[in-house]
Amino acid sequence: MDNINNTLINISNLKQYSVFKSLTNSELEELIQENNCNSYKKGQIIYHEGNRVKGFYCVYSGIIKIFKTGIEGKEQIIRFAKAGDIIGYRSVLSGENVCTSAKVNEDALLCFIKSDALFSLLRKNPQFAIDLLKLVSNELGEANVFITEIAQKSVKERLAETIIYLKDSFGIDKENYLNIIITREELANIIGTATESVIRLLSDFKNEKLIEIKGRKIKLLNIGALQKIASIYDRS
Amino acid sequence: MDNINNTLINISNLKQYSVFKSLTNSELEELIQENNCNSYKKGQIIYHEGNRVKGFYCVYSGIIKIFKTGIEGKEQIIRFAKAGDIIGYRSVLSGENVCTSAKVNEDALLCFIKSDALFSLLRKNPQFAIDLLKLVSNELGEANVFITEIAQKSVKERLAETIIYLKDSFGIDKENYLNIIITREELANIIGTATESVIRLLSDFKNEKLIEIKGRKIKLLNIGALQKIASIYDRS
DNA sequence: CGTATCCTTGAACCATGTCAAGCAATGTGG
DNA sequence: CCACATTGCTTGACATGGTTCAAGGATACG
Repeated sequence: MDNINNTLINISNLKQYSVFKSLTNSELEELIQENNCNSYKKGQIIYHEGNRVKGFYCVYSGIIKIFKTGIEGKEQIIRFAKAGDIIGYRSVLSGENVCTSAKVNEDALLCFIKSDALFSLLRKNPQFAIDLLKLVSNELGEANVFITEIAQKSVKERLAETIIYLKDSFGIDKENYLNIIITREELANIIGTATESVIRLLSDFKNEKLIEIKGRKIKLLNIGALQKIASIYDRS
Repeated sequence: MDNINNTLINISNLKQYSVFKSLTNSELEELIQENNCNSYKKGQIIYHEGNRVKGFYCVYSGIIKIFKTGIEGKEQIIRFAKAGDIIGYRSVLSGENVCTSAKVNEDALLCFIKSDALFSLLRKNPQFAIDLLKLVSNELGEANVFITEIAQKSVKERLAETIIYLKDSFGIDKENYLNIIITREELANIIGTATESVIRLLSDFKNEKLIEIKGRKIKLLNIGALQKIASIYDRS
């Protein structure tokens, strides 16, 4: 147990998440040292596209936005990471400079994992290597779905889909509000459209009684209809 | 050495490619058995989206198109695989049904690799697991670039980029013709646009003396200008 | 050598982007 | 805690890139 900014952190909690589940406590402690865990405030940059990195991070709590910087600095959000997710590991594995940036979206506790520690564990524990392969493969599968949808669906369909994705990733509270605060511009940067288009479509959804909006909080009124608009097909 | 349809196949040739480079000859032979290698004709389906699979393939020769079936059956091409590439491995690793289809674009020799053989080798040879992690991570990085470009660039920019991508993947002959035959519709299905748009833009490029077209063969006249249109940024 | 597939072009339409301008909310520093 | 600055939100008007439909011609392949 360690105490960072009045927040308790217990590294073995991370074992509940899949990629670390085959590790013994001592392997996990070898990988993640408590003094490598730090708190980060909203808006902070964790790493920046193009940087060379010496390791990656595991999210203990909070939400991190992962994005690429595209044409004329426009950000393209690739995904949001939450507790149990690892970020920046792709570049460590591929040996390239980091190809995305990571920014804190909601105050977070992150644990740093050195490349050396990762590779030494991969050599010692083949099941961990297989679990990690599975994680990367899943992410690649999702990226392929994303490519297809951004290429073929309309902005309206993608917005509905994104709302469903946010619900599935972060859940909703008792009042059906999404458990993530996100600006209109960020929604646009997931979908690949203009902020104004998102605003217009959100207010269409509001008029159609699919959602309700209170500032930056989105309340889901008709999830079935949103799914239908998104025309999410079975990914089994 | 084996002889399939008058074509010599030598499995140890595959060792020149990165993902198999750390394997001994006996490990490679354990993974890929000669009698599991077969020839496939243009148009044949290797595997179909949604199928459950018992292994994956290594491309010995030829070109394979990997695509997802999206809205109303429209295909979204994810990538083309060529000699030395492996296909279908993502689903084997993630344990899901296969999330893409694979179709022969140019007559091919493929070697089948059973899931069991893969996992047993992963457990025995950690360096191979690391090499495979690197391969998947690279592909994920490319997918992220693809997402950003399809979301942010115009159809014209993406067409120029795709032509450059095809050049980099398959090369050009002495006359500067691309070493891959591809229909207008397939180009559209990479880019995520309509066939008619590709046709119009190709003839723009022709008028601007950037390319020349002879049926389905594309001759590159001004690679620099194409790269500039694609506004490919440095991915170092 | 005929049939299926692919290519091309024109015309009309519309979904989405862009620009501009004002308002609202949020955050910061004195 | 207020005032100011910054950032985010909204709406309207307009421009346009790209899609769709239709119809005819060209090409490839068994």
